[in-house]
This record gives sequence, structure tokens and C-alpha cells, in this order.
Amino acid sequence: MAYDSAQQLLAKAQSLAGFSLGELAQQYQAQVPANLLREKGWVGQFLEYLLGSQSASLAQPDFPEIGVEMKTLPIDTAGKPLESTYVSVVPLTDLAEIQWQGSVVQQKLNHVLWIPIIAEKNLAIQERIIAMPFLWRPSPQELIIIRKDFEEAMEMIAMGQVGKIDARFGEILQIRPKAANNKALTETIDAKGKKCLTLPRGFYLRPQFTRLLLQNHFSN
DNA sequence: AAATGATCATAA
DNA sequence: TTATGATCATTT
Repeated sequence: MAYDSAQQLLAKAQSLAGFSLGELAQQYQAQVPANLLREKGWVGQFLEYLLGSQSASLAQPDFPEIGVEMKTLPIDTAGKPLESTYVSVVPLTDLAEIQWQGSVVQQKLNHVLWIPIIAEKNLAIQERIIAMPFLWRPSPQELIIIRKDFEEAMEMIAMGQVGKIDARFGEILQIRPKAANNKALTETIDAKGKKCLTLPRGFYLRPQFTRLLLQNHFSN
């Protein structure tokens, strides 16, 4: 399936609103896991399947032909996000080549199809309900902060200071570990510019920020 | 309760 | 191994 426009994709996504994951799984003959302990990405992958994303696990938006990234967003019944939103891996090598423009973060956040899902922990996976999907582009003000968060992090890492970055770093975009476990290490540079190993990191959008997006979108 | 740090499945 | 999809589990 290919889309001609973001609006067409949005319409398809919105046609799923109000259905539970169990209903949709039955319709598409998919198996719903009893819990997400061992399949944390199942919901996102199922939605990608329903919408026909072909981008698989490439470092680019889910729908490259229209430049749109899809993100599921678990919310409680009050509409508050329950988790942060993973954006991309944090580059830890060849930092001199990394610019904001053209970065994976910039490309993915340029246009996002948010799919909120009522997903409180006590709701069985099959009972979780798709809320109303919506498109978002960062405002100029939001972009300034996100870009600052990105560039400050890149500068730290270029200086071999990745070890000094923890989850408190960044107003909107934070950096946290993103790995199979604490033994899955990847290459970076130390303060002397020498190669060394560290935990892979990911960029995440803070839940306080995605909460604002929801408020901004649905309060009108 | 919210935030931080750790972890799981899968594809290429 | 590194990227995707994220949520889990523990600490604050």
C-alpha cells in the first residue's frame, strides 16, 4: 500500500479509531500477546502493519514517500501519555558529520502521525482502544528547543562526554539507554578522542511534551 | 506518581 | 551489530 498524501494516511488511521486491538486483531487474523513483557513493540508493529508501512527497521520515516513517521502513544483514560516516545538511536561516532538538518531526528519529527491508544496497565492488551490519530509538525518554537537539545547532546558526545549525559539532559528530547542489555556495548570516543565502548543510547520525547501535543490538538 | 535506567523481540 | 517497535522495573 502506498499513500499519495499525509491526509490519506491520516484518514486510514482515523478509520481505526474506536476499535480495540482485540477487534482489529480478529479482523486481520493476528494473535494478540497476553502481555507485552516479551513483545514490547507489538502494538507499534501491529499498527504499522494495519497502515501498511514498508519501512521496516530502517533509519527513516515509516512512510518515506510522504515523509511521515508513525508513533503509537499509550495514554490513560484522561488522555495523559504513559510513556516516553522513542525517536531514534543517538549517533556516537563520526560526530563531525552530524548536522541537525538531515539528521534522523529532524527527518522523523518533521511530520508525525500520532496514534494515541488507551492503554492503562490494568487493561488487557486486547481491550486497549485506538483513540483519534492526528498529524503533527513541530512549531517554530518547538523546533528551536528540539534542535537545541539535539545539538547540545551532539556537542557533548563529540567532546567524548557521553558518560556525562543522563536522562535529565534535554528539555523535550532526552537521552536514555537503548540496548538489549547492559552488556550490549557500542563504540564511541572518550575525552581524549580515543575509541571506547559505551551503552547504546536513544533519543526520546518526554511524556510531558507529548502531553502538551495532545492538549494543543484536542483543546480546539 | 513521575522520572530514570534497563530490557525484550525482530529484521537486515 | 545496529536499527526498528517500545514498555518494564526500579528509584526518586
